[in-house]
Amino acid sequence: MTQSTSGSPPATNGRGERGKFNPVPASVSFPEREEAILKLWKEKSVFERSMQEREGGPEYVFFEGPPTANGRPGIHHVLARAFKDMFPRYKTMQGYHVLRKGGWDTHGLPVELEVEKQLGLTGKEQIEEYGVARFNQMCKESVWEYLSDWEALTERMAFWVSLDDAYVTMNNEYVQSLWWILQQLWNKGLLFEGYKVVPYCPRCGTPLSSHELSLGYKEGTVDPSVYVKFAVKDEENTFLLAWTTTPWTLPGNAALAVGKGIDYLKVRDSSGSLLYVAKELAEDVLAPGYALVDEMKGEALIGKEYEPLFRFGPPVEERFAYVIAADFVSTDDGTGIVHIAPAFGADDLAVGQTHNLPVFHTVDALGQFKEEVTPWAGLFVKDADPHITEDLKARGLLYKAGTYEHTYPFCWRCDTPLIYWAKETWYLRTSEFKDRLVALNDTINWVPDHIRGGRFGRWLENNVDWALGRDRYWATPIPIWKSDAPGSDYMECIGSLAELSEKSGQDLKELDLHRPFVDEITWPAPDGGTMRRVSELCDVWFDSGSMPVAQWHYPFSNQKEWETYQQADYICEAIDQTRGWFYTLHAVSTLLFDRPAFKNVICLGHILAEDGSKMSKSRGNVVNPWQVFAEHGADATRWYMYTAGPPGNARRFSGNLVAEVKRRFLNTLWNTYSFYVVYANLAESQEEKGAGTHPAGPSEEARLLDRWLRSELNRLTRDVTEAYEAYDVTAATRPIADFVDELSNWYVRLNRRRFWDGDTAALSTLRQTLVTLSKLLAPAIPFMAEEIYQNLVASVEPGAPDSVHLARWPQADETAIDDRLHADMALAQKVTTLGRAARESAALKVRQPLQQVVIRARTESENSGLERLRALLLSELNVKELAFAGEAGDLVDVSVFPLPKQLGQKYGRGYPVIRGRFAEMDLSDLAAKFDAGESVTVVDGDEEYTVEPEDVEIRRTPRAGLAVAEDGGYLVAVSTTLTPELELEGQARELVRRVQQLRKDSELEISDRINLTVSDSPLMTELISAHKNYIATETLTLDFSLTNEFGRAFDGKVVTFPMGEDEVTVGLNRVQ
RNA sequence: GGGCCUGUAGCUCAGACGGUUAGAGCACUGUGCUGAUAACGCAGGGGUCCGUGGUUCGAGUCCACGCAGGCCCA
Repeated sequence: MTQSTSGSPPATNGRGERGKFNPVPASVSFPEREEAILKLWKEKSVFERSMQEREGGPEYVFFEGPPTANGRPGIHHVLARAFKDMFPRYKTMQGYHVLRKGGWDTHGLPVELEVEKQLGLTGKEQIEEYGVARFNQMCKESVWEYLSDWEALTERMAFWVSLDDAYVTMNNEYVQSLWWILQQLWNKGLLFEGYKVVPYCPRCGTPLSSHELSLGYKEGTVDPSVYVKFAVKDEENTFLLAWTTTPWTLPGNAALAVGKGIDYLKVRDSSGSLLYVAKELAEDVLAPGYALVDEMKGEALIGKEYEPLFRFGPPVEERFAYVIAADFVSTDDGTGIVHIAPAFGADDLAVGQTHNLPVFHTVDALGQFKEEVTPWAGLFVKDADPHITEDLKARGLLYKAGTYEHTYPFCWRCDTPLIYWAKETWYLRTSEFKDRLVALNDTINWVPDHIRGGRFGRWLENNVDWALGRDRYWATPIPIWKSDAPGSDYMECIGSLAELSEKSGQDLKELDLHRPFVDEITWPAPDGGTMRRVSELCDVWFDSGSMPVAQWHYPFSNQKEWETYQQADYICEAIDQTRGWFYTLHAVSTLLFDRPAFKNVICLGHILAEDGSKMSKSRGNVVNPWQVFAEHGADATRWYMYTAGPPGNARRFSGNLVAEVKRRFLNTLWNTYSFYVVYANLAESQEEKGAGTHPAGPSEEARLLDRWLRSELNRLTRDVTEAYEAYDVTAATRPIADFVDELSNWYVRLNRRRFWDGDTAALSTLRQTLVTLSKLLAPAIPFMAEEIYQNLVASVEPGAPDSVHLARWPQADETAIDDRLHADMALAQKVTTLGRAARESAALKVRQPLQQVVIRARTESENSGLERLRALLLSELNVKELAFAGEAGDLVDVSVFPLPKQLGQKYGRGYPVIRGRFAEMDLSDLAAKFDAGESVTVVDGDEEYTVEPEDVEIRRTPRAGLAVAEDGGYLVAVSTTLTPELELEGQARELVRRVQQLRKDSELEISDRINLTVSDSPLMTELISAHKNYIATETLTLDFSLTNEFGRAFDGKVVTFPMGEDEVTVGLNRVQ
């Protein structure tokens, strides 16, 4: 790194200014600057080069979780994209090659719904009528509805991703890769047909999506409520009592479920029957007059067999009609004994699968009982309810019947009550891989950590087979062809277009791999039938979960790319993707390749409105990202996202919150940068004029400050780098804000004089700091980082990379990190704070010099640390002498504080005893003993506690003539006695401040020289004769005069103010 | 109903290992400093660390049970 202000080549910025660096206005519109940077990046193809220039370097693999472009991008997308963008930038700066391939999710129900709305269609029948080919064509176009919004937003916020090169899930290449994957899974025997319980409209003949389901709930729906007696085998006249609101599901009964830990009663009712029922519900359910016979836990009921209510259809092999345990059994309603019909409830089916219960599928696709249900065959199930109840009653199996009011779903289209109904569909047998899914997950670095074993881990442990099939139109067709010969179950799974061409004997290179075209392809089956594709499409989550393979059209092309990019180092999405993309990526990768698809993942919390409520269109509290960018800029928005809280937490968002980080952080950084440029340019022009006033070199004090800043900068570099390596975004950003605050309000403030003097060491230290900061900030706030880098590096260093984003990440110099200096300076800041507070308590302005400050630190070593910062403390506190409490003799009171940590650990319950005993002792004697290195023993009954000097803290409190402030064991006192000399010096400072203000108000340039005229009085005469030099230097005064005639000669550059008893007037003239 | 997360000042958030008086920023009030900074310093008001039990000499921190909010699932 070169020196900034001297010895380096002349300015090459070509911007025509006299100064070396492009002048930087103190106030700035960040959005405007950002637009300019965007232009620069485009002109210099910086994004493309950030990939090209790293080719051949180690690979860092990023996967883009594809958004869908048929909705407008919102602020939550900005959140995700900000976090996605950060690590590729960081790794690029570290020399990695990071390919940033974009992606678009283009299939699925939301697209279809949008098109249905456009076309005014409601439901599948109308879509079929309209024509699937035309419908899907519309879908294909609708997918890009908001593409330009997405592109613009992506660019504006500086999310660097190649959209030209993006994978698109609906493209033939992509679909073909999916087919290949499905065939792999088929060959492993992992695709199978099974039941899935879905909300189903029997009139429309179609399952409803969860979205459609939510449209049709009705409160106050009245359904039957029947309590049914299931006769227990081998226990005479004994029944299990179960409750249902859907009597039509009773012919499908396969088991009864109880809760293991729930208490049950066996009672004898008035008719003499014995009944099992949950204890908690017995009173609600049973008619009065029953007698308790026995009491037991649910566990005791497990395995009991009962007589099935009905026997329809052919006999089955599986065991059924017995009591099982299920977690979902509750005592909120019913009887605590739950009727299980695997064909008609999702829970029922799941629990049925774990117990291998048969599925009695008694209802057809029209919602009517099948033929084998002889008494009610062909009857719509809801209409059959009363008949079934009647039948049970006749057979003495009905305990009681009534009605029940609850919220129940209806078809949003035709208002038919929905039934939950098992439908045959294609499954992926993921549950067989449960152990691998869990084991591989354990190797993934999750941020936040708890997701691994928590939400995601639990989800994997409870893995059920993935229901892959969908009965829709716009998605990847499942490539399974089935023979239509009666009774045939001959099937083939097709893995490529070539294979399909071969089977069908047609050249299908141009075939659109969607419905209806794929469905038109048939060929003769070996068993005499015709091979026809099964009707279903693939869950769109399978699309995105397959992107590691399909984005490369593997295995049909890009073998090499696939090998390089098959596993991601990093992905990032919001928390809702645990069951979405995170899962599907993991599942596909585990089943196909037995390895995780990603190594590191940041799982983001959601965005909430400013008041913590949900952000939603209906509440009208949605924040438009464009507006925030226009007002505050993308950097400010990004910085807020990174620093607002841990990434996994939900975060509140509003323009106001962004405005605050802009003001606090970005403005401070900008002003420091602007300050540097002003003074660097000033020093440069002074030098050119030969008017340089460079002092001999920085003082020792100044050197210490420079060393301190370098130490802090290297510490920051180390910490930030470590944080990035750990994917800890808050730790990679928040410390930078703290550092910038220290830089601006400590280093720069303390060194203002040096900058004014053109001190090369100070300018160089500040420049190096800003340059390093620009690099440390580049992944987070790419615009401002670039701005600073362009001006301070690119424009003046001929060989430097063209952009901060092409530059190398800074290396921390461990040898420059000085922990002792770090601690000493922190202590000096603490002492300064306390000193000011002490002044405040005695109403002594900082401008008034004081004679002495007395400091009590905790240790000797702290004292010596402060000692070497003596000059700094003297000037910060504006005092003449520095003393430490030990030296201050009888100015102090002494107290001894027993330290709880040490003594508590040593003596436990003895600590409060010691504390109490000390309070009763003479503290100055005690302190003297400890000071002499002796230990003190406290006796309490049989116990003896020895207290060593290191177990206590000795506090000395100054008194008399001192103003004091104390905090955390530190105490600072200032003398409050003013001598005439001190007072006069204070007045000199007051005069200087007034003159400076007058200079400012008179709009003088910083370097203008003046002649100063002061009202004539004994005080002023004395003041000027005593402090002439000081006043002249501070205010750039060449000549002083005294008068009481302030006519118009000063052109308004006059001010009058009180000073002590006097009134003082000053006027100034600029020297031409 | 289940799982996971969150709960600290009016707001946004820090608070390794349990340990001295629970902190910062914003906002408010007062005041000081200032020729980079609509900035900064100091002081003040403002706290049931969500609640209740427990462990411990000592709990914001550990444990249990609740409550409230968020998300996912049913």
